[in-house]
Amino acid sequence: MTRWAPGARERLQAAALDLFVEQGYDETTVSQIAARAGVTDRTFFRHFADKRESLFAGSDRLVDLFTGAVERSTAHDPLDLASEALAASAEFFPPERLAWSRTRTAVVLANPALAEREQLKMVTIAQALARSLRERGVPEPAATLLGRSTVTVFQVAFDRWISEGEDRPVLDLLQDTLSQLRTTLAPSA
Amino acid sequence: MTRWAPGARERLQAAALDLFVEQGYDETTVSQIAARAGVTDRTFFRHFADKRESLFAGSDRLVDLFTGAVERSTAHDPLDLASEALAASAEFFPPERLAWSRTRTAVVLANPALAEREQLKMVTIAQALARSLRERGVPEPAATLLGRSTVTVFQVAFDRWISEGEDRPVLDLLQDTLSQLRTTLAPSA
DNA sequence: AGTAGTGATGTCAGGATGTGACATCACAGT
DNA sequence: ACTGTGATGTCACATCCTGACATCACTACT
Repeated sequence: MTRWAPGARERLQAAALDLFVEQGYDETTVSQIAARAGVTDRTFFRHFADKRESLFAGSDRLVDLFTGAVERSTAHDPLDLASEALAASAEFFPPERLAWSRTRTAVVLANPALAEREQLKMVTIAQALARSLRERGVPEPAATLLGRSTVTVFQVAFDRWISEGEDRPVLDLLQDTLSQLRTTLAPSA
Repeated sequence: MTRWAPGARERLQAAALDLFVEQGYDETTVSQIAARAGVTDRTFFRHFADKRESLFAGSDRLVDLFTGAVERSTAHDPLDLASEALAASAEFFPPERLAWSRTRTAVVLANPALAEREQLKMVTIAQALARSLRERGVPEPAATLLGRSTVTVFQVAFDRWISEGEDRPVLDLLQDTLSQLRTTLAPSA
């Protein structure tokens, strides 16, 4: 007899996203998710701290992409460090994940509770990035400002990436958005 | 006989902050807050959508300060609009609220659930600001980038304001932080 | 083979959050 | 006096999330 079906975590994530799309986040219960994944409620909460978290697992790797790039970089200019971090993050969003990213984003935006968690994740990335920048010698408050700005660029570029009628790869959009931000804030008349 | 003690909302807010400080956010229940304010649990939820919200009521006014300044401004340069919005927000933080701001921030930072809500409020401000900027003729993606950047400046300046050993008024810190951001992102070699 | 872990899962009980439906009660306007 | 109206109370209830403990297949060591 088999012990238990492996990959419960992945099944739970898939079931959660499916159900959120089908009937909305508020309308789906943890029991439904667990049932569809073939496990009990208690097991759900062993894999995810709360109902929302099933949509956010894996974001640790995104943090590592950002911070890892900064730590490994040989650049010294803070802006170059930020630029490399952005470039590294593009790896998280290959073209074949575009459709999945779109539906996931739609679900998140449709529910304030999920949007809330998403923002916390982004702030976590900004803080981790600021920390890495400080370790590379960037002083405060520049490190914090640059960390947050980098995340801002990332978010705007991501929104552009998943928008209809846009077909440039993430990397292009990240670079273009950073450039736009610099222009917007550039000293001029 | 008196109908009911007026100001239930304010009493609830005060009771909530007090209890969060005394015993922590997770450790205080809605029942305790309601009891201290002299109302029932149900009444608490009529005033606030959830337990966290008791710490965030009033942030609507902050949004209005930001957006109102942009809408009333006679400036045309996007950066000037952002700068005026920041200046207007200072009104929300008079010197006499410094102590209160410190304890409230300490409570919020000590609990992820509260930090989450705080971030959502900030994003809401960024979006409202971007909208106002668009209405003043700022094109995308500049409007969104500037809206978010303005909030970033606000948050960093606020952190500096409540930090120990800092005694400059908010207005100075806002201007200085904006200047720092522009320098950090400025094109150079 | 036997035995003692180990790790993922199940079972059960229960507190806390948040909501819907309806009742009450003082006050205001007519 | 009659009729709202608005803030509050009462009750019932689904759902979320947690602690404590049991189970069961598999692994490693003897």
